[in-house]
Amino acid sequence: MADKGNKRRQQAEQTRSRIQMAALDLFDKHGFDNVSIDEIARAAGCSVGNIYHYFSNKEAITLHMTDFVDEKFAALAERYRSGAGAAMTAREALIDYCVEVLAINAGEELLYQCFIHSIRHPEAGVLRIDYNRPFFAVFRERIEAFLAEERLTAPAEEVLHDFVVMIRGVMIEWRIEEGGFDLTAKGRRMATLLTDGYRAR
Amino acid sequence: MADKGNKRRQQAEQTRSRIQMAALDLFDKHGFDNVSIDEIARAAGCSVGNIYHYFSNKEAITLHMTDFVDEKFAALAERYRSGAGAAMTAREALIDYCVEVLAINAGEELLYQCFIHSIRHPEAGVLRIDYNRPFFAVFRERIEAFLAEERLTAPAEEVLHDFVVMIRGVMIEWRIEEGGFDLTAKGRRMATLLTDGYRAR
Amino acid sequence: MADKGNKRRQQAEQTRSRIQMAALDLFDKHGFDNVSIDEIARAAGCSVGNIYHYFSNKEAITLHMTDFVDEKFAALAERYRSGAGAAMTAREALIDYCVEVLAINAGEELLYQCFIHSIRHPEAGVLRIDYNRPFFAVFRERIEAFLAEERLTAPAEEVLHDFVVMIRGVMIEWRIEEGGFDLTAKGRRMATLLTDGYRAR
Amino acid sequence: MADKGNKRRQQAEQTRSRIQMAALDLFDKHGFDNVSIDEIARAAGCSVGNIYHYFSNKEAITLHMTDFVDEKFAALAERYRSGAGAAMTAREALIDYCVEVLAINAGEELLYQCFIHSIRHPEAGVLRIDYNRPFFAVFRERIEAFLAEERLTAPAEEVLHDFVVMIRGVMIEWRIEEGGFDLTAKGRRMATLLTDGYRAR
DNA sequence: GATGAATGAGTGTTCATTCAT
DNA sequence: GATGAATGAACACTCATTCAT
Repeated sequence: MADKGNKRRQQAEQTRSRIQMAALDLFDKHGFDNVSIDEIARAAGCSVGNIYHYFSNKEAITLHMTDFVDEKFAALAERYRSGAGAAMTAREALIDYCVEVLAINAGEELLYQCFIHSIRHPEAGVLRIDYNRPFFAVFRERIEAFLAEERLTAPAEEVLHDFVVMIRGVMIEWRIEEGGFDLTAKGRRMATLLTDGYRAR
Repeated sequence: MADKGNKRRQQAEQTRSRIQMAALDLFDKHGFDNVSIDEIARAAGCSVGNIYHYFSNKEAITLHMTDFVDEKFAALAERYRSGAGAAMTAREALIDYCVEVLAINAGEELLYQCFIHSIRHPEAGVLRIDYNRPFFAVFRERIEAFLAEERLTAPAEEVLHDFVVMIRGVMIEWRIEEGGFDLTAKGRRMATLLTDGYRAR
Repeated sequence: MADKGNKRRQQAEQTRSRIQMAALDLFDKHGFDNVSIDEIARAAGCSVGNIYHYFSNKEAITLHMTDFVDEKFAALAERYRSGAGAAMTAREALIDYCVEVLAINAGEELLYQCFIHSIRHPEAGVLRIDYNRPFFAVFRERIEAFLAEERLTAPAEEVLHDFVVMIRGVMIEWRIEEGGFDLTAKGRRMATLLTDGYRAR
Repeated sequence: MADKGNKRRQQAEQTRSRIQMAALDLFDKHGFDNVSIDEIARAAGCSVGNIYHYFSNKEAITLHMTDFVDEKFAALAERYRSGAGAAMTAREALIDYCVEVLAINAGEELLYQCFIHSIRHPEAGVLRIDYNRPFFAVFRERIEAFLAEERLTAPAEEVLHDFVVMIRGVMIEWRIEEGGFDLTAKGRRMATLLTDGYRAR
């Protein structure tokens, strides 16, 4: 009995997830306003009505984007925390992290959709800087290590902010130029420029 | 007679402009997809049909955005070309230009709307880097002067690209944080970091 | 359970059919271009949106006209195939078939609407000669029997084409003269003339 | 003064005619309901308002179609009346006339548009059989000559009706098959069949 | 849990017609 | 005679949402 209940709950969770994935994917491709519930239902392989069983309305499908983004970066964070990049200097590790982050964004279309959606709806806070979130937590650690290594006294928060701005700039420009340059190479270049800039101070 | 004809043409030009202004204003406030032609007509004080007398479709109302953006920056370009910043070093002038550009964007809501709209429709090319456009033309001159002053051999196109990325990053982040930091101060800081970065190479 | 599902599906089929009937009826009365979806919805007793649940667009409502026409003639074909006209000569049976076909067209307003619509949209192929379709299949059999009976060597396809042309001429003229002559009498006369014409060769 | 007035009247007549031609041409290509006054104005090279100077409404542009059709056939009638076909038998001349009529229809797209338009609006009488109209007048003469030559007693009106039906059938079928057969060859064949049919009586 | 038929207000767009110039 | 800006009702079509099954 408990088994059956579990199975059911699992299946339900799967359906819910399938809907969300399909929706975000379509939102990415065509924009939130240009995707109908019908299309989502077709893409998710379920009925229109069933979507409303899981989500109170269309908007609600995008509501857990913050979690989604955090999950995506949780794995990366784990890798870094468990010692990846220990052989590099802290500066190299910081640059490396920027590159990895951009690579993930380039590889995951859904992440970009979250990005665009969140620019339009900043109040949702999906992109809000928050050191409890894996992306920003690891970022800060890398930066603090870099500052320590180089004996710089700049406040970590401000440097983090600089790097976040830079990364967002690279992402946006990559979209504007419709993938017309090497995203990770650009990321490496910009990150290097910034670290060099701090040294010069 | 010619006067009368002119008057008519002038009035038509005014109507066209009134429609465009009303539309861009509404797009800015609520987003392209959330503004109906009916609303634009009401805001512009004309009939729905008349909008289609001037523009072939809704999208077309935003079509001259490139010109609009260029016009906004043409004045700035003029100022720089006619010797503004002659007293500064080229480096200072470059940083100054970044700051001014951001200040204009912060002051003109419509420019930001163009920015967001163009991110969704990169194919329209509103944000495309093009040295014939005043914004990019002056930017390049500033950068070339900076590189000459510092005797740097980096290609101007690539450095320009770096600065463009940076500026876009600042703009986006400013929106994400809903104006939560000093845009021009951040611009000055980032531009300074970059110029320092090149020196370090 | 299965019953309930069936009931639902049946009701849906009924709605679909109701829409189609209402639409074809209105098209017949006022012409395709002069009937709005709103009117169809009102006539079918459903909402505008529901029409689009069943048909992808207005044109699509007429899309199954070919099937409709074929169904109308299937009964006639059946009758002929199961031995009607066995007592007549093949020539008489051929003439008889022409007369029957015209009689059906005269009696069914919808068939005429299909005819007119198909003249404007020949690409839909509703009127295309195709020996798999009951109307043309039986027609060809009648003609082959006639040619055999009279020991004529003319190719059946060409003779069929002659008769089709004649029948279409009669139908069109009947409309032009707004029913001002006896359709079946004319059909009999023209068919007789043609058969006599072949004999004379 | 009178000269000027004449010139003006002539130019006006030309404009009127240009509008009518452009309109009928477009009606032919796209159907009456799918052509806008704007398009007609553009095609005729005048303003929308000017069309309403000459015609009270869109429908009115098609109003003089009967005259147009008659003019088209007046030249043919003239040729026949002034002795063309004198060297042939009356039978051959009749067949020849059918062929010529079809050739004109095949060559003049506008005539076909009149045909289609008139099928939808038979009440306008554009296609009405009327012995005062050149097309029917000559047709009747040819038929009477044929009947006399062959010493047939069939009433000329009825035979004319048969031929009219046949010709309309050929025209319609030619459209249905989108020009997929040789129009004049078919006309010759059908006309021959009919004349043979009368002989057989 | 799941279905999909049904709703109806809303959308972008068209177009015959008018009229001041 | 001629223009073309302006109108506004009408159109085909969309879609988030509901609910009986």
